[in-house]
Amino acid sequence: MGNRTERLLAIKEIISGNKIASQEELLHLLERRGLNFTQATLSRDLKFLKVNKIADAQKGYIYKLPDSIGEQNRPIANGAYSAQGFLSLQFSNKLGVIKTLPGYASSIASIIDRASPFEIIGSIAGDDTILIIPHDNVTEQDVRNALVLIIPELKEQLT
Amino acid sequence: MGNRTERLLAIKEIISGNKIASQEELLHLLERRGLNFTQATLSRDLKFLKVNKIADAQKGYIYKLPDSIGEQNRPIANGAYSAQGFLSLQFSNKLGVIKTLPGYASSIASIIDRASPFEIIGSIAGDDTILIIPHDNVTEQDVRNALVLIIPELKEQLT
DNA sequence: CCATATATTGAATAATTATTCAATTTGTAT
DNA sequence: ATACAAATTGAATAATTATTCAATATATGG
Repeated sequence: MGNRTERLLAIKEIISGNKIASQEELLHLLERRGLNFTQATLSRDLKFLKVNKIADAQKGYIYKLPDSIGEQNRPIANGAYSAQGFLSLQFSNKLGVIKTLPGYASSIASIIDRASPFEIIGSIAGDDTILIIPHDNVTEQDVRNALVLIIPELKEQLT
Repeated sequence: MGNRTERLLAIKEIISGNKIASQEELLHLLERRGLNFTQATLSRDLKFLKVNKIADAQKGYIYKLPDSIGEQNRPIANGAYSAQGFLSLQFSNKLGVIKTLPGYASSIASIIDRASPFEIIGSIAGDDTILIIPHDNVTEQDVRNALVLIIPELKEQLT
């Protein structure tokens, strides 16, 4: 292994910033970064990352990262899935630590579990603290980026 | 023409209620309704309807109607795109009439314009009234269904 | 360290989807 | 009504994406 992780991160990054209409197109962009592999692998990666294909006025169809739980559920009526109670995110020895208001940890952890970005292997929640266990070879910043999609509140936090 | 509209409505209905993984599958379901045409046409229809293909745990990828403006934007922070001010929807001679709070008509009309479901050709907004001009061969209920996706408030209105 | 199970990947190919081209129908303007 | 333009569609085919199969690499347990 070792290379797959880098590839998956690069795919996420490229897709989030560009309008990609085909796997071949994406394959070329990845080659430019020194990542060489075949379309078969890319097809599998896209499915693994749950990447969607959405209609686009200019390019017909383009790839798009899946909506985070936060985006999907925040606005809907009852607000059952909002990440309310979030306080902070810090890192210690590659592990993430989220602090929440008392009692909120497990609900936020379950949101993270549901989104299950590949950067995060899993999480353990107490009453007001969540331990985030990242995937190997994933940086602190990678984890932060993945979490921002799930917990919009993080965007405003500079820590 | 005459048949295309019926086909497009059937496609929307089937996709919204079932997990469809391929055009061939959809084609068969449409045949059962007495709608006969080819995959080429279906491919064009799906693009026309801006149907997306999203990752699904069970079936790999499935077709999905585009998110409405309402769903997309309601929950995000500032709420700039919510259909606030909506009051009622009625019909008169195939034309829809939306009543809003004073001053809200144009903002709601612009939300409808952006979503631009094919059932609606266009809309004209005054200060507190919006005129909805439906596509030919589209029923009142069709228009209502399309609008529910855009203006969730409609769901609660029995009119 | 060795043996075995699991994962990852490419090449080839199968399956699916989009497009081209021609034909036909529908709409518009005299 | 007639002529011309625009839209709709199917058949064939091109383009794209997913999967199969085999090979290789990686992890796990003794």
